Amino acid sequence: MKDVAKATGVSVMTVSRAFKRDASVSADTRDLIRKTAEEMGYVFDTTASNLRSQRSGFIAVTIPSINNANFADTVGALSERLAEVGLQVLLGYTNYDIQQEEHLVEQLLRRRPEAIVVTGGRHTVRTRRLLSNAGIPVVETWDLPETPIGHVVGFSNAATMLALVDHLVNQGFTRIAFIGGDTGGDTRGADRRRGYIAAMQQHKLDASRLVGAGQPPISMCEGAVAMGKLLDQMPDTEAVICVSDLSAFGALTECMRRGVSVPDQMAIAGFGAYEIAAISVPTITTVNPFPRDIGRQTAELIISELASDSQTTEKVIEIKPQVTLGQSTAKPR
Amino acid sequence: MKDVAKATGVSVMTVSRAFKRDASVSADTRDLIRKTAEEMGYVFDTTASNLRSQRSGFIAVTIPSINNANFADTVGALSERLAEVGLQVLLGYTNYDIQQEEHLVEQLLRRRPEAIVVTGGRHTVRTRRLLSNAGIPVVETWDLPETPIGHVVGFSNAATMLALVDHLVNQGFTRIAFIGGDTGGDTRGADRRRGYIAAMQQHKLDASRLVGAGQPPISMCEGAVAMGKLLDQMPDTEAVICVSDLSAFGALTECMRRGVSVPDQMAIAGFGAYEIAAISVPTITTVNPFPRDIGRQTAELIISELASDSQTTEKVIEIKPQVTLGQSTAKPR
DNA sequence: GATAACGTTGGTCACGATAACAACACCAAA
DNA sequence: TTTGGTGTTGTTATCGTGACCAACGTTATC
Repeated sequence: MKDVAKATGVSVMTVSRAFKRDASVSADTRDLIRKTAEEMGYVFDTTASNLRSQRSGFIAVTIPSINNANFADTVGALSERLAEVGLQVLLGYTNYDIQQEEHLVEQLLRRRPEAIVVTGGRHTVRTRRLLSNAGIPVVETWDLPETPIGHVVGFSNAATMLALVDHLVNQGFTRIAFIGGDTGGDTRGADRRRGYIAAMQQHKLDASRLVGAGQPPISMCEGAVAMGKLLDQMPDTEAVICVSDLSAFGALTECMRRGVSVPDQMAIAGFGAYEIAAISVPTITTVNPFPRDIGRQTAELIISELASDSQTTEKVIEIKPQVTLGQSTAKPR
Repeated sequence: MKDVAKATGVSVMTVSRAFKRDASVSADTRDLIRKTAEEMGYVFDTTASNLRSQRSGFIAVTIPSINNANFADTVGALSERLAEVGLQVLLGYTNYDIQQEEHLVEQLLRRRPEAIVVTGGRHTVRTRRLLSNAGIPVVETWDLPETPIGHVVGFSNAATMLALVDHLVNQGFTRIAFIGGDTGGDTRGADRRRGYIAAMQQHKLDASRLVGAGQPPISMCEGAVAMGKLLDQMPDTEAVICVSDLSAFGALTECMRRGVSVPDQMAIAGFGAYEIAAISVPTITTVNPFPRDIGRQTAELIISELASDSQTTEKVIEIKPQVTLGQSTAKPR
């Protein structure tokens, strides 16, 4: 900046102002400075700017895995909206592990983000303390925690399962199984499994048809393996809810390989409204948690929080997921 | 840090050292300082550290879209390896647009990354200049550019198509179509389309069965629509190569809906070795570009470049993609 | 013509950490 | 006792920018 100032014949301060949006510099001076800087190959240094202004322009975000279309959608929508106001997402992955999350949160906070978004509502004690003490807006997403740390933009994973069970029961199914949610790592998957059990009990149905799918991320292959177990061990099962659409599709392919007709011999439902659910043959009944909405609303929340200088009260924005019917749970003839 | 120093009764410098790995502080002092800092809720500020030490710990990475399992795999492997040496990935999305890439690269360089990884080998003139002038290692991935800016970890998209066409011709197919790669945005898709044309000409076959799939990202739905067009307009086509596995699967579902048997009436091949290719019924012939290898090798390259103080020569690491045979291109009876 | 107000520009210092160097205590070997 | 080495700690100056205040020339107002 000093070199640019010298080359342009102005002070360093004026160069600084030329790179800020609403600073008071004459248009001529600004253009000249910018042109000179470009020619000299000067690139503005936000590191120093951040230190001096105590504003990093970062919004920290943690997701379990980058390789998940749902979380990717949320982060995508979040990034797009935040970019419009000059904020940049600083992304980290927890691998579905709250210990790794703790370490990640600490790393992210060192970068002095202006707000932090975490996926899920279960954290270590230290993570909660770190987030509370950070002095920045905290948003928990993809969940409705019992005792939120700060703001919440999420939905009840358990409640979505009630909606699915209701649908299956309405279609005439009673022997309904659940695949996934068996490990502690995927807390949202475990919530869905609990939701399935509660919903079945509410309908006075047997909720013991549980098939594990192993460690998250649960992909198509795990779904296929789990469906194999289900068909082997509980062949009279009429319908199955899978922890996600990917496992549901895997389960569907296993049925196809074994000549089990879907939905006539086995109805299948998933979760997440992935593209595969809408295009597979048959289409798969699923639940849309509107991941992009979660991202967009989180962005709006953060933007308004950063704009208001006063400490506002914590908000809980509940997303209402929607069941999308597919051919995979049509009424058997 | 000053407060922690006061509370512990040491100098600020000693506190600083207590937070560095290999700094010389007595174990007792370090433990005391860390414990005190934790109790006081102090979180290390990397912003200031970066400014003074002129090391940000950031590796900038641009990918076309976050919502793509292949790029996600590359970034995942890259992040994991870099995290081991204390480097953090700063990720940005170009939306398959080299203008947006230019803007993104400028934004990222302002954060003073220690190296920058870009996906693809085609950039605006200004992007090339920015990258060249940045004075940090530059790695282009997922491509083999004719005139690289710096290092390269990639493969020839065109060559993979030759391998696929060879395979299809060996299976006895001659009327082979190509879906996708019709827009300028997806430069890798366009490269594959060119590769298809060259390979067909090499076999002295008609390379005019081209079906567009629109703007990237090309997903399953676009594949299905394109297959519909292909079946309508060129019903004598025997086989089709799709720009990606997602579009290939979409094309497969369209065949299923229309009662077109795969592979007997229509053989289908994709690209990317997505999980769907391995699990769908039938399984889909595809090409594995080893995305995690790209990420891992890029990480190793960066780590070694940052370790060597001298300016080393630019390296080109060529990944050799591998054709994975599926049932979707089995020899027709 | 005097005064105030405005837009623009410059000078100074601090943001929170670290590089570089200095200095100290301690111990082993000469 | 002296010397030199080792390990640990402290002091000073600074990284590149922006907040703050001061000052300039110009114009509006009375």
